[in-house]
Amino acid sequence: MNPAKAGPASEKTDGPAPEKAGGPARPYHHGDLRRAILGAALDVIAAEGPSAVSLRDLARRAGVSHAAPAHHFKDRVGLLTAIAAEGFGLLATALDDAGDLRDAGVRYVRFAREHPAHFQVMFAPELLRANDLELATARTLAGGRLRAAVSAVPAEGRGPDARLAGIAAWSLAHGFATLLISHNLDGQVGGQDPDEVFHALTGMLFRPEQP
Amino acid sequence: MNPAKAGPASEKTDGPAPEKAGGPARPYHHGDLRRAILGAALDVIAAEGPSAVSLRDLARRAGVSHAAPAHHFKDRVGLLTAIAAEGFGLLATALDDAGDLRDAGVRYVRFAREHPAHFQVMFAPELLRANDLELATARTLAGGRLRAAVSAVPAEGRGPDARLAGIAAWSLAHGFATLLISHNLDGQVGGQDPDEVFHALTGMLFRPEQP
DNA sequence: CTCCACAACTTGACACTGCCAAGATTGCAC
DNA sequence: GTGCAATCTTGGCAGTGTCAAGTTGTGGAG
Repeated sequence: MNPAKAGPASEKTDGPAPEKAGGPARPYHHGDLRRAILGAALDVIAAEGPSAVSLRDLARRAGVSHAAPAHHFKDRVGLLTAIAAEGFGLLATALDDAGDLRDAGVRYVRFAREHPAHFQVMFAPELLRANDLELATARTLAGGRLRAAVSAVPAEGRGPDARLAGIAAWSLAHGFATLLISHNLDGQVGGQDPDEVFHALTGMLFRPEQP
Repeated sequence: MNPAKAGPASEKTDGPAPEKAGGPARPYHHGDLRRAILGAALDVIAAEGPSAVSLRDLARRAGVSHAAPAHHFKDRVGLLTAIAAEGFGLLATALDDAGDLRDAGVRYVRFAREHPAHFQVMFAPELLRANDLELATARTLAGGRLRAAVSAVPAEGRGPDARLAGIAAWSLAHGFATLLISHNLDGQVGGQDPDEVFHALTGMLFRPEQP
């Protein structure tokens, strides 16, 4: 993305990492290159956003040749799609044993905070292969967990329209999470625990009566 | 961004657009290249996201040489920063004569829907020059409008903590807007008017008593 | 009216990128 | 062991951002 990132003379050229002198020669087979590439990509995305990921850079970090990642992910979109699918899977398990809707919301926000790279990619459809099967199933799974949490709220608490209540809850959690990880609330939240702040926020939704 | 976008043989090479045969020769000075580049960039972002903007592609669309945009925006980050600054300016004027907080929220969402490209870039800090002056002032202006709308709500309606109420309102509007323009609510909202849906959503926040 | 400084734009180059095709190496089933 | 498929490497092409140096047009001072 940024050709002159490291100044006029870049540190490394292409090719598999030269290996520090004397070190054991890197084996031909990496062992778990797929995981290594994913991990490196998540680091980059968390630090500089999805547009900063470069397959060649990830290959360098993993110490393999520039075309090796393609064998596991096909192309850049394939890599990001795999990350999104993994993210929806992680989100689904995070919501797995949520108590009530409030708890699910807190978990949603915590997920975004603990997996900001996944979160960013999951909701950036223009970066993903829309018709990917793994992605679709993982997304459906997570969506089901969310819907279950909403429908568990008694009708007198959330109003007559369950669909509207779901949109409201999702919007609040998603908006808070998004603003949080994009550092747009740094001034407002300060040093407070984001979980507690969001917990307080949820107290303003679905209030049938005053104390 | 995508080298093989148009298949093996790309339609145009570099250089200023060849000009259809017989047409008047393009003048050396474009006239309003800055605006032309901005417009083309907004089109691309709305259609394919910020990571799809290419300075060279924008230059081709405007019919100028590949380095012409740099004279107006310095670099890619400069272009996106200009878009974000313009966006915050537009948002500020959109919120200018908002009635109450509810109205401000509806305007916020409408802004996102009418200027999706601006909106995406405004809240993607890793794409922007953080210390840009124009951006900072425009953002401050828009932020002030938002804060004013929140503080106009009477205390018995929003609870004791105005700061929390502001975060809640912003999160709800921002989350709804974000999910909307990323087409994550296409299934839920259906053909309904998003303005009305969001208006209904706001009815679930800050309810001191039941009817 | 002339001339000149400056702004707008062009040309050329370099390092980087994704992706494709073809070859090399390795582990594993049989 | 042998063959095969998965994994990884090498090489190359077209596209990209950005820098440096040149060219063209414009507006204002004299």
